[in-house]
Amino acid sequence: MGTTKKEKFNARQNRLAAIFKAMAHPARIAIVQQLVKSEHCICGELVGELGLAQATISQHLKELKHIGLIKGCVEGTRVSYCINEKVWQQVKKECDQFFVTYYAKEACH
Amino acid sequence: MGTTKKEKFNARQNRLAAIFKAMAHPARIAIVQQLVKSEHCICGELVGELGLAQATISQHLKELKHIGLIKGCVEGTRVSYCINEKVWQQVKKECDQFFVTYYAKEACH
DNA sequence: CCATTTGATCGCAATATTACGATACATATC
DNA sequence: GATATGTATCGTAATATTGCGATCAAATGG
Repeated sequence: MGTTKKEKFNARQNRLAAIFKAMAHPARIAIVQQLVKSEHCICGELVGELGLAQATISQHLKELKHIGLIKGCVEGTRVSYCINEKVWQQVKKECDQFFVTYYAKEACH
Repeated sequence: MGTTKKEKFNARQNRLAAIFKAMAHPARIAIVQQLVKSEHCICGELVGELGLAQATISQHLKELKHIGLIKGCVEGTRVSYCINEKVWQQVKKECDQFFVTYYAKEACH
């Protein structure tokens, strides 16, 4: 009990849920928006920008990295984060495809 | 501690996060897909379709209803669920707007 | 080599989510 | 009104998430 029963659903459903889950936090939305705006971003800048502890930001970055939406490259003592364009396009497409499936039908009134 | 610090983010970020959160579970994805496919759907049908307990399905339906993406109308002893078209279009739009903000930039290599 | 800078990770407390049996509730039907 | 049907809600156990201080690790600069 307590665990999501992923085995009851297909790969596409689980993947889509994982994508949405990665974005299901305002801090992670904010991080992504920042990266979209500024191309590169250092973890420390995000800490200043968002006003959360460094450990917290680092954890959120990890989750976004986990689904591949962002990537980070070490530059000296710093790590520069940016959007992973390829995955971004994929994710965008998967979202689009999900939302496009519905076109107005007879609703329950 | 343990609670999302919503007050650090703006309304748009929190709203988008809430939308994604509502979809951040494969069962809820599956429910929405079912409603898209079949227009109307009874809770009991979803229970049979997804293979989760009735109480669990009912809870997932509640979360989807909470952000307005679906609605249910009582029909006798049953409740018929369907997509809320208006909110669906809104949500689709908000997602689109989010994903469209990014167009390829110089990434960190 | 030592101190500094920067970020990742650990460990923990608080809270939230997931799942489900049991039960309450609402509407039919007899 | 009693019974059946279908759904919501309650209570609870298991697990996951959020946030952060403390610490670890890697690279830089002296």
